[in-house]
Amino acid sequence: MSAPRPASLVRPVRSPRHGIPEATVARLPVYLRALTALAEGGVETISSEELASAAGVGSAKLRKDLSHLGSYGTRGVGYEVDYLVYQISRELGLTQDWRVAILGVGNLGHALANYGGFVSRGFTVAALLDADPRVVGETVGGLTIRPVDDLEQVVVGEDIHIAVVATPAASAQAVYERLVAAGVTSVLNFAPVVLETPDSVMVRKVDLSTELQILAFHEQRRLATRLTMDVSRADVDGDSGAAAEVGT
Amino acid sequence: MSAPRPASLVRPVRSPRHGIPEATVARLPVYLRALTALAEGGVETISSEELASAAGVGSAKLRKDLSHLGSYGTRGVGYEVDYLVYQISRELGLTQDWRVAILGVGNLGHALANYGGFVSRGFTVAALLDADPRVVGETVGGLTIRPVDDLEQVVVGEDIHIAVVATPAASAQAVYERLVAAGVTSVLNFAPVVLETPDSVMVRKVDLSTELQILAFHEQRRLATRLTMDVSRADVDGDSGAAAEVGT
DNA sequence: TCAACTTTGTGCACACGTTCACAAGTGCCT
DNA sequence: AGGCACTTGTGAACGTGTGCACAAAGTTGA
Repeated sequence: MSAPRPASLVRPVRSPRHGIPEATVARLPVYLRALTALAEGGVETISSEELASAAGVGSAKLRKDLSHLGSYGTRGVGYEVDYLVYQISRELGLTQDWRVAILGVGNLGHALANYGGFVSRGFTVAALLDADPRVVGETVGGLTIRPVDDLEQVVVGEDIHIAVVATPAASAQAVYERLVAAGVTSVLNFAPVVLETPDSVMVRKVDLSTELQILAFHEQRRLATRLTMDVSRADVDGDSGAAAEVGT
Repeated sequence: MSAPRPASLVRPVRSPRHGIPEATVARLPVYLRALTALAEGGVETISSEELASAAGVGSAKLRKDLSHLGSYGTRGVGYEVDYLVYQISRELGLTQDWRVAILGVGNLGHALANYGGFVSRGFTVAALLDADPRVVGETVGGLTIRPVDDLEQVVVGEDIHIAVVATPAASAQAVYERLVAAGVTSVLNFAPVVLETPDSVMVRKVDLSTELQILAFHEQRRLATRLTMDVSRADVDGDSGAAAEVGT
């Protein structure tokens, strides 16, 4: 109050509506899941400490994340679970239904189409497409597989906003380009290729091989330091990651 | 704070062997895949510019990443593809074979077990476990599904280092705790729950629902700003993300 | 041998993300 | 009413990651 800050400050204080950091957005779904579980358990209000622990993050981080959406907590009390669920859902765009198409109904596409859990809230699998004539016409999860030639028609006709690419690596780029040309602007890519993309399209990649390799790196490091310690007590660096496994 | 800090600083200069940043580690698999493809195409040497473009990153970032492994390039020439493949593989720990167990052979576990592609290099699926007596005994991808009761025995007997949790959400935490107790220190979790974990264990999470929700957030933002622009030309914030789609 | 050209490796500045610590609110109890 | 216990929201310090720009180091060609 005592600071007579000149009101004529030029830089706008980053409009709260559009200024949500990417790292925060990536955590909102986690909070949402925890909150939904709590709501089903009958919990009505929750503190940042408890919610943070349920979501596996620090409480300060949680509070800062939520503060980007607005001031939805009550000091001395915590957050009202239902209200917070609604606010996060709205921010993530889950108050409307997003229609999803799955491209490539092989092993993975099959699993995704049947996996009811991931379409829990706000998403509807509206179309399955495949290039293989042998699977076209089959019914999976209540949907008939259509030929990939119908891609443009399906995207428009079924009002597809999000596409999941689960094709073999070789076909992914071609399919992706047709999707973009047809107007799709959000893609989840399971194919092990880097899609060349205009930055007007949002592509997220899920790569099992990559994840395993990252695990292997850490596993190797773990084994290596353990061996080193057995052989000699020579100076171990103070790296926090390496130190964690030694303790306790 | 103006005190001239003595040069006898205790802090060591972060030994190059252990100091690879996490962000770099996460990109090494991408480089490795690009390099493998190039090697199969007969390319012998490649510049940072070309490799970066193939991997979908900036060339400066690529060079800095590789510099953490050592000086494996030749100025004026570039990197020898085979050599770099070897060095990255070694760093990621792919020169040895990692034995993987899949927990839960439902839709997803089935797909993972059959999906030969992700076990391409350095990984062997050595065991499948499930709690459902109806699927125990079935053969998937050349492996017989064993009962989850055998977990401890399988981990030790099959020398499992990495576990993939593909169970329903409800069973994930219990299975996870048994894995940790049995000595597993690297876990890839597909179940939509936050595993409570000691930090001596490395857990990575792949969550389809989360990915879709992140896409929905951006898709909504895209649609919202587009509408806003239609209705009025009122001040648009200078956010780089939003600007990208307008240009070009 | 030397100059012109190519490409790596890195110092530096900046942007982004995380953590700490605490003032500002809020409810409860006396 | 007033003090106490509790919790949010956030300023500030810190750490990590990114991108620019360039010196160092190598190759090629005359």
